Amino acid sequence: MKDEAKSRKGALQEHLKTSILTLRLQPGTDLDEAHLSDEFGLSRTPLREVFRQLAGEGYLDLRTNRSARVSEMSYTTLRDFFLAAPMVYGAILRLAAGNARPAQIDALKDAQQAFKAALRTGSAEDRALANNRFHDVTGEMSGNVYLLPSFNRLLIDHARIGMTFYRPQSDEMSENLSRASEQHDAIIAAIEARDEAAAAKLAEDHWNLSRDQIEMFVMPDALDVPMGVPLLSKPA
Amino acid sequence: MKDEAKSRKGALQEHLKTSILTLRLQPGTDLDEAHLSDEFGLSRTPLREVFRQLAGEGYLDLRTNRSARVSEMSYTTLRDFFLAAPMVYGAILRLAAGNARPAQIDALKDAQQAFKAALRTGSAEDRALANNRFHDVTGEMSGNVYLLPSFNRLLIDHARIGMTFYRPQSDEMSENLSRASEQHDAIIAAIEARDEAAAAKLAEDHWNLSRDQIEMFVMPDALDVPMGVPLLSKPA
DNA sequence: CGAAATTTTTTTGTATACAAGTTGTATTTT
DNA sequence: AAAATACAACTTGTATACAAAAAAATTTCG
Repeated sequence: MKDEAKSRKGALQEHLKTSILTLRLQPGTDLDEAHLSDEFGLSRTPLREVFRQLAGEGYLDLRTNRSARVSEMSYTTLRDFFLAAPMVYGAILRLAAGNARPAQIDALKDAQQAFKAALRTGSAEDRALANNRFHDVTGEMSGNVYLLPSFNRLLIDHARIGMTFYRPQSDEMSENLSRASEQHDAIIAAIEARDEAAAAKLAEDHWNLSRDQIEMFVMPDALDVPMGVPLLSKPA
Repeated sequence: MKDEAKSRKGALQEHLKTSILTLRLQPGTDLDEAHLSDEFGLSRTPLREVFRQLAGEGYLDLRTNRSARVSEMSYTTLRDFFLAAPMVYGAILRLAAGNARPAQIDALKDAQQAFKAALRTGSAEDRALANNRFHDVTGEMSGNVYLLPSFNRLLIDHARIGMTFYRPQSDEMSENLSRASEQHDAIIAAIEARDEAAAAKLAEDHWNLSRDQIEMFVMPDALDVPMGVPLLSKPA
């Protein structure tokens, strides 16, 4: 196998992942094998293997004899998300603080640098991807094969939910993003100090900020996304 | 596509899953594509798709240009398992109690019938598979796409850990299995009553029983499995 | 016209052939 | 005899051709 081929496969995977995370490919979109294999210079066999892999990670849904589809987001999904996220995020960050290796801490700092850069000069997509990368590294740090599948699944929809709800530009939103960035710094510090309790506490804070941000823009009339309205009240 | 072909693919998947759960295929075993495609009357293309899927679910590990391998169990794995299981099991059972549909409750009762039958007349493998099926149904009941990936991953290794530690025959073990069966009945009752708190409490009890059972047989000298010894003390 | 049925077209699933990579063995070299 | 290298056998990865299913378009008949 030529090196090119491997990178083509990797390029396809990367393209699909980022497109899905940023909603360039919206939930429910059908994927065309012929078109994609053409575009990425791959035959359908390896392409379909990438589909299977991404389906396993929660990016895609596969139905027999029908096209692969970007995984859906529904009302139920959002409710389940709010239920699972605080628990899993807390556990992951606690473990990350206990197990992080120096190289991983460096990777986390790099990710945070990229996130800050995205805050200054990037698009909403850039911010979502950089934030996703930051949390992805914390997952790697935790190293717990049993929690990671759910954590990674949560990260996918956290990015997508963020893309839908962080869109409106306002002062309060900018302020929240600054606070998120500060919390990232605090998380790095807690991990570097191997302070599990602090990391768990910061996970809670970080989640609350994220949740508030989402709630802030959950105003039924303003919604044009097919996701329904969560039960959380708290008017803006 | 002929119906046969679909069932062949399903048969392969089922064969691999049960073989891995029961340790007939031990952790680290290399899988031979040529041999398996011969045995199940499938070409390598659909066979490799099954591999990808099972890898996504945590049954297999794939390495490029090397054979697929049954996913490993290590010392680290066991430690991570003990960390993640109580949390996820509790959450799943709580959600199951809140969301279970009548048809699912019937399925759960069926699974419990099969488990009881396996206790009376079945092999260790039968018991492990029936128990696995029972908990799998509770996962379906929870219906939470974010928790299920981790829960299913835990179930795989719970079955495998059970197969290694529940092997020795003793009165105390038989008693524990009876208690497990009683707890299953209680779990069914809690779910039928939609009593989330009771379900969560039962999850804790059930997990403690399972943990005790495992600890009971964790006596370093007796171990011939390449899994190391967990930090949990409590001599038998 | 309009709904149902049939044909045509398109898309998905599988088999097979071939290319590229890996592993084991034998031969050469020191 | 040990190490290194070259070669052969085998295994994995990809492309392509073909079969089966679904979707679309056309025809048929009420």
